[in-house]
Amino acid sequence: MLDERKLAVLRAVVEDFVNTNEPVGSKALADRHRLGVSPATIRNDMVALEEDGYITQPHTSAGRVPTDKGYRLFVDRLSSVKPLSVAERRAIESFLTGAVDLDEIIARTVRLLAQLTRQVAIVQYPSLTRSSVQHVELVPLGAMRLMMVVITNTGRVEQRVIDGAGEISESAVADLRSMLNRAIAGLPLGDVPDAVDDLPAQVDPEHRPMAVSVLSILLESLVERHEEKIVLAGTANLAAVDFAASLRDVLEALEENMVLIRLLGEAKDPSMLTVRIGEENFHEGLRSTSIVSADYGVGNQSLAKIGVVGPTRMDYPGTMGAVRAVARYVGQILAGQ
Amino acid sequence: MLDERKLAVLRAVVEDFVNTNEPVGSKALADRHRLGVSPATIRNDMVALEEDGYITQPHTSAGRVPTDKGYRLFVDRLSSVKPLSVAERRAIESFLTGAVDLDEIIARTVRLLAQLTRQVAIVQYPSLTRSSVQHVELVPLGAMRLMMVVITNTGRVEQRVIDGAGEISESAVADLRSMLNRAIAGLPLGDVPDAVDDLPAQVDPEHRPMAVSVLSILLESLVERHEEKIVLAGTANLAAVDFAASLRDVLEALEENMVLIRLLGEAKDPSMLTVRIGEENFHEGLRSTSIVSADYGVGNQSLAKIGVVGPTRMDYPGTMGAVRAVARYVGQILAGQ
DNA sequence: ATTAGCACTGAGGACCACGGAGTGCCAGGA
DNA sequence: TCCTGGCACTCCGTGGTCCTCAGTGCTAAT
Repeated sequence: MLDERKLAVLRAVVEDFVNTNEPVGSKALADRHRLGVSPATIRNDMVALEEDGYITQPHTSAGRVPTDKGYRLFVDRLSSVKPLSVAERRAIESFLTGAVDLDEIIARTVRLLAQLTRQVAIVQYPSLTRSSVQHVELVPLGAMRLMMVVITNTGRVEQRVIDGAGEISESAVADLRSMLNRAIAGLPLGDVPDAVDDLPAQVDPEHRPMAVSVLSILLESLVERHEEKIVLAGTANLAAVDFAASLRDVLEALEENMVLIRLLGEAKDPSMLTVRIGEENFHEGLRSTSIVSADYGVGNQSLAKIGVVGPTRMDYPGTMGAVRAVARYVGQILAGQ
Repeated sequence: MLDERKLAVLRAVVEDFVNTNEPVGSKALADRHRLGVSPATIRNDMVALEEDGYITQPHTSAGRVPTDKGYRLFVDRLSSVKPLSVAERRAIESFLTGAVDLDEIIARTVRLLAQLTRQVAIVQYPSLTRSSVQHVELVPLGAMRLMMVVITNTGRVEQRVIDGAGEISESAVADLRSMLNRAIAGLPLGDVPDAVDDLPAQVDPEHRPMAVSVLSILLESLVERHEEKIVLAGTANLAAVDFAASLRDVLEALEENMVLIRLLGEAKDPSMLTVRIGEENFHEGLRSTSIVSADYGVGNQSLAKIGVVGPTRMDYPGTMGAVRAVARYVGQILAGQ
């Protein structure tokens, strides 16, 4: 059905269209790619490809344009991830080294990825749910207030103010602090609820109300509300593209963090590159965009995702190469921290 | 030179142009505003206004459009800040209450402001330089590592990892922690350097290296590097406008935090609304935008700025009203925290 | 199975005519 | 002196027509 040459034609159509942003005709293909056949033959192949839904014509007397299905085949079988150039690798290193804390690592990463791909980059903060507790700190802020700071092994810090937890003595706080740390330091966040379950019982009854408030806030901030933070960069790169949907819709979708989180989260194959093309994206405003995403993490534990959003008409091999490379570097940097 | 009626004409031109986004002619003005004179008279006034540079014609047979100078006069003398409607005030309250920590307050504020003005909103985090130390926490992370967490009275938390500070004993850390807090808790950040100057001398010589590293990182993160954080929302609203400069340039400018910080920082009159119109903005990409900004803070101490970026053709009274109202509310919320 | 030749199609650009909004100016009137 | 009605003029935007041209599908020959 789809012999070798038809696939070659499809590949050529995708590549040319990505380069020129104009429907590509049979003659142009015959000229620029060494397919060894005449335009007429290519035309016949194109008819077959069109019947199978891989390419389409904007209008009768125009060249062909890949469909989402065509891009999908291209990504799956006709292309391979393009490794970065030496210059690009060097740029990554010089860009990422010297970051001083997690915020800065993430901020630099997202800008870097946007610059490399000339598209919109998305970086997710290391997930709380998959990391473990490094240390819990309790700080009295006044007579009735307490600040809780939780530090995770991925460098992330969550802080919350606890209000009206009864009156607070320095020593009671210190007791609770050391008890808490003994109970949960080193544990994955998922195991925290079980581990603190019987803690109030061990506390001096006088201070039990405080302990209870602290624990409930702790659980709430770590487990129930596992809000995942996301950072964007490179939205200016969208202005250069013209979308089927309006640019406004795309920008709106990008501002809805929950949408992005879901999108990144849907990557099927963990620790691999995922590409979602056009209509494959459930979100209305992103129907004319593609999303290339990857996991990053330390070792083989995945912490979060990074990704790139661009027009379906994008340089998939190059973008995939950049995303993969940046994901690896971030993993390394985080491991070294 | 500019009598009462000419000013009224200018006001009408600005208002109509803002509404319709089309050059406004003498007849339309005579119809829609009760100026009490004929189109011919209005035309004569327009000629005068044009000679003085307040309005201009895109081409000979078109209506008039305000110039930057025209908007400036409008803002300074012809309009007053429009207070918010009851519904809007209620929206603000329900939007901002229930925020659980500083990050969330800021995030909600910026979205709120973007929604109210239908433009791009900018909110700056409370400045570190103007707040004071609430508490310093030191947490050993391992044999050779230490995490420092500084909590300010504005709810902001800075954390840094200190690496290779010599070997660390629990008790030495505790000593240093309490010494540090005694020395600087409650101090404005600006006074911290002086206050810690002689601290190393008081430390047991064995642990002096650790103390020195901690202090240098402390100073670096609080004073020297007073990087100010900024959050944006509502960029999708830009897509609806058509700029003289390309949309891309505007988006690029908005991504450069340093530019925004400088822009907000340049407000002349502290604790008042500032409006910068078109060419008044030094940045290339923002020549066709206007920026309305205000200070917010607790009491009469200004902590940081919020603002809105939109086309020069914007509803100044409404935008100014929204910015001022939101600034006040954020101040209140922060004070209550 | 491939190719050359050919008639056909539809988009986009150039050209033109025209209607209309808006102007500037002038002369007459309060 | 200031305002107003009238009028000629300018120029943009629109819609129609024509033409070009890239690219197609089909057919007959290799």
